[in-house]
Amino acid sequence: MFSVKAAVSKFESVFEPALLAELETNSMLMTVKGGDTMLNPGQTIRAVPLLLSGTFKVSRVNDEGQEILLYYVKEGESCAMTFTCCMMSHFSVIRGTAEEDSELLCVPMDVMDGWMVKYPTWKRFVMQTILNRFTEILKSIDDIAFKKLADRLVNYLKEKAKATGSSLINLTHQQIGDDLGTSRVVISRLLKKLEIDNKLLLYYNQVKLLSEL
Amino acid sequence: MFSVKAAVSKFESVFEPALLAELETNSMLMTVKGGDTMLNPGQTIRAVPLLLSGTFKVSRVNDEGQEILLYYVKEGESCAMTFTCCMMSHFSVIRGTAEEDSELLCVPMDVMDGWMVKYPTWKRFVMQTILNRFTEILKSIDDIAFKKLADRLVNYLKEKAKATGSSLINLTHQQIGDDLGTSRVVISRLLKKLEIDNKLLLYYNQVKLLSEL
DNA sequence: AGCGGTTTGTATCTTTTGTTACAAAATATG
DNA sequence: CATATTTTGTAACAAAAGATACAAACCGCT
Repeated sequence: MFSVKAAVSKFESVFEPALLAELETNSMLMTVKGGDTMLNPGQTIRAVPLLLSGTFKVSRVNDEGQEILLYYVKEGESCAMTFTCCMMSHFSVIRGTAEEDSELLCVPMDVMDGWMVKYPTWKRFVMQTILNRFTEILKSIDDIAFKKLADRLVNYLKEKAKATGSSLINLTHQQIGDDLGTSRVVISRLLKKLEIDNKLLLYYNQVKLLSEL
Repeated sequence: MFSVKAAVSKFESVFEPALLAELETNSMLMTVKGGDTMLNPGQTIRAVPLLLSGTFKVSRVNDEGQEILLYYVKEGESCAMTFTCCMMSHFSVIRGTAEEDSELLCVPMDVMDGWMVKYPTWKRFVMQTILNRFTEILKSIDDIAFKKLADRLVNYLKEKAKATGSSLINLTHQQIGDDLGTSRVVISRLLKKLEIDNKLLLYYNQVKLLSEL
C-alpha cells in the first residue's frame, strides 16, 4: 500500500523535481481489485492513471460486443489512449480492466494540459507512451492480419509467462479465446495439438509451458 | 502549384497567427508523384508533413514484407505516426506512399518540439491527429479480427468511392488484394460474387459500384 | 462420497480463406 | 495488326477457423 509521497517517488527518474512536487499535491491514490473494469468504451475520462503496482489489460470492444486484447499496462506505465482522449476531452475508445489488484496514481485532466507545456519530462513521457502503444498496436495488426491462430496463441502464452515470471499460466481456455478473439473450442484444439507436440502440459485452469516451446 | 504563403494560408482556421508566421519562414514546400514512396519502415524522419493536396496512403509492412493498408492522409491532415516518431527521434514504423500527385508542407523536427510548448493550436492539432488515427487503427483491428473479407471489401470500395468522389474505381484486383492483405484470386472471387448479386460491375482495371451496394 | 457447476476433450460438419494452375480477355507496344 | 504483357475468370483442392453438440473430467462444497 502506497502513500502519495512513496507513489510519486516511483517516478523520480522520469520526472523533473518541480513536476514531482506538483504530482504530489495534485494526484490521487486509487486501488482497484483484480477483474474490475475501470473504463469502458464511450465513457468520458476525467483523469489519467499512472500504474504503481499490478497490471491493466487494455482491450477493444466492437459494436457487436466482441472483445480483443490490445496490450497490457504495467508498473510505471500509463495508457496512451487515455492520454489522447483525455487531452481532447473525447470519450474512451477502449476498455481497461485490472488483471490483478492494482494501485494507480490519478492525475486530473485539467492540470495535465498545462504540464505538457510546463514540463518537458511530462511531454516526453506522454509522447513516449504514445509511441510505445502505437508500435504495439501495429504489431498486433501484423499478427491478426497475417499470422495463424496457432502462432498467435504461442506468442500470447510466452508473453503471459514473461509477464508473470512463471511458466505455469493460470487461465481457462475460454479466457484465452476471449483475449485472442476466438472461441474456446478452437483454443482447446490448438492447445491439445501443442501438448501432443510436447510444447506444453495442460491442467485444469492451467497451462505449463515446456522448454520446447 | 502552391506558394509557401498560399500553402500556409490553408491552415488559417486551425493555427494561431504567430504560428502561421513561423510556419511560413520555417517550412518547405515539396511535391511528390503519385505512386512514390516517401517513407519506409526503419527510416529516420527529419520533418513532418502537412498535406496540401493529393492523398497519402499509410500502410504497415511486416517482417515477411506483407503489407496492409492502415489509413489515408488527406488534404489538410497529417500523419500521427510521423508526429510521434519525429518527436521521439525514433525511426518510422510505417510506409507512406503518395496515392496521387501530392504537395506537402514540411516542418523540420527541431522547431516542432518548441511549437508544442509555444502554440496551443499546434499542440491541439497534434493531439487531434493522434486521436483520429488511433481511432481509425482500432476500427481496422475490429474489422480485421472479426469481419469477413467480403464485408471488408465492400467497406474498402465504398471508402474509395467516397474519397475519389466517384463510383467508378480505378484499381486492379491485385491492388485491392494488396491493400486488404489477401490474394488476387480471393478478391476476384468475391468481386464476381458481388457482380452476380448486382452490387457492382466489373471492367478491366475498374469497378463500378451500383446503388444496391 | 455425492452433487452441481465449470472446464476440457473430441467428433462432425460448414464456412471462409488460401493455393495452384491454366485459359481467356483486354490492353499495350512495337 | 501481330505479339507480348497484364488482367481477369474459374476450377479444383487444401488448410484454417468457426459452430454445434455431447461426454468426460475436474473442482468446490456439503
